Amino acid sequence: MLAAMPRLASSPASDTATRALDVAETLVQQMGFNWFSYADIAEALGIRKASLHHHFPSKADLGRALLVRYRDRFDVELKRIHALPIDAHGKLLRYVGLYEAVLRGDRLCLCGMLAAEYASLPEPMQEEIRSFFDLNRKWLASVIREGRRSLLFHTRDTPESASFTLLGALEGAMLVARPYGDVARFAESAAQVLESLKTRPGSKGSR
Amino acid sequence: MLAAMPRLASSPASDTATRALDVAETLVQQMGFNWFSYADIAEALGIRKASLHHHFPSKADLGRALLVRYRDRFDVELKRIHALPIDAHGKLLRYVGLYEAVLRGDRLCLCGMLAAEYASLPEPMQEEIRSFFDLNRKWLASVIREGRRSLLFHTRDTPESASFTLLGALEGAMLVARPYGDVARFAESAAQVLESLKTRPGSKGSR
DNA sequence: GTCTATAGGCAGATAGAC
DNA sequence: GTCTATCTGCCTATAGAC
Repeated sequence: MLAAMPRLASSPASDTATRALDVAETLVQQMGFNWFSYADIAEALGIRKASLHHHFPSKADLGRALLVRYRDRFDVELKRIHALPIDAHGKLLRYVGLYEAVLRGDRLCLCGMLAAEYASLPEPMQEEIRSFFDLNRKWLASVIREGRRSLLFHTRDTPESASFTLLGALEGAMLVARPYGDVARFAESAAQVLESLKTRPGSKGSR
Repeated sequence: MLAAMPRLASSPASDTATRALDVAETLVQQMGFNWFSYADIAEALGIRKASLHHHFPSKADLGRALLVRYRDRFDVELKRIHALPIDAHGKLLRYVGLYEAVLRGDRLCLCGMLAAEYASLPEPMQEEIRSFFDLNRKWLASVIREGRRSLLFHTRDTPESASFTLLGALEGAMLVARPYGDVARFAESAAQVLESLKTRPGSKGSR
C-alpha cells in the first residue's frame, strides 16, 4: 500500500499501456485491426489520443505488442495444460475450451482475425501471427504424438499435418459459428474433429 | 457491333458496375472490407470516386452487391457439380477445388473474410453472409447424405452437423494456410477432412 | 454516366507545454 | 505521462455542371 508495486521482469511497462492493450485486444477480436482507432481506446480509458502515442508510437507498435502478449499468455496456458495429469484427449478438450471461452465473449481468436487481415498488416505483425500458429501447431503435434503412443489416437497422417488440420478446423469453426452467434455449433464441430483423431484407418480410403 | 448488347435479366446493370465489383471483390478477399476505399477502385478503373457513387451510393450497397453476386455464382457452381456423373466423394473434391483456386490467387473466400469482420459490417451484409453459409451447408449436407446412401461415407453425426464442421474446416484451413503462402498445406488438410467422412465409427469413442 | 468541387469528419501522428 | 493544439491526408458522400 505504501510503496508502488514491485515491477517484475514480466510485468507490463505501465498500467495505462496494459489497459490500452486490454481494450485494443477486445476491439481487434470483435471488429478487426483495420476498424478500430486510437480514438476508441483513448475514449475507453478516459485519456487523449496523444497520450496513447506515448506508449505505442504507431499503430503497428500497438499491434505487435498485442500479438506478443497474446502469444505469451497462450504459451503459459499451453504449458499448464501439458502438465496436467490427464490423457491426450483430455488435453485437447482443454485446448478446445480455450477457444470456446473466446467465442463465448463474442470474439474471434486474435490471430484468427489477424490472419484474415494478414495481407493488410505491417510485416512485424505478420511475423508474430505466424509465430502464434507455429506455437500452436507444435503443441498440438506433441499432444497428438502423445495420444498415438498411448494408442488413443490412430491417425494415418503425420502429427505435424494433423495439427495443422486441427488448428484450421477450430479457427474455421469459430469463424463460421460467429455469424450465427452459436457456441454450441462450435463445440459440436470441435468434438467431431477430436473424435476423428480416434478412429482407426479402416477402409482403404480413396482410389 | 451495331446495336448495344442485349441486356439479359441476369446481366449486370452496367459494365462499369461490373468492373467495379471485380476490383472490389479482389480487394476485399485480399485486404478486407474495412481496408479498401472508393479511391482504390476508382484508380483501378480510371474514373473518379464520384462516378462510383452513381453505381453504388454507399459502401454498404457495394458490399451487399458483392455478396449477392458471389453467392449467385457459387450457387451456379454448386448446381453444376451436383449434376456431374460422379460420386459424393468426387463432388466434395470438386468443392474443395473451388476453395483451392481462390487460395491460389492469394485470396480468402469472400465470406470467410467478411465473417471475420462480421461485427463491423452493416446488417444487410451480415444477412447475406449467413445466407452464403446456409447455401453451402445445405449443399454439403445433401452431398453427405448422398455419400451415406451409397455407403461411401460413414459419419456418426447428422449430415447437417457434419456439413458445418466441413465448411468450418475448409474456411479455417484457408485462413491458417495464407500466412504461410502454402496451398499444399490447405490441400492436405482438405484431403484429411474428406477422408474422415469415410472412416467407420470404429471404437467406442469418448466416455 | 462521368465530371469538378467540396463538404464534414476522422484517421494516424507530432510538437511542445506542464 | 498527460495534456492542448495542430498537421496532413484520406475517408464517405453530395451538389450540380456537362
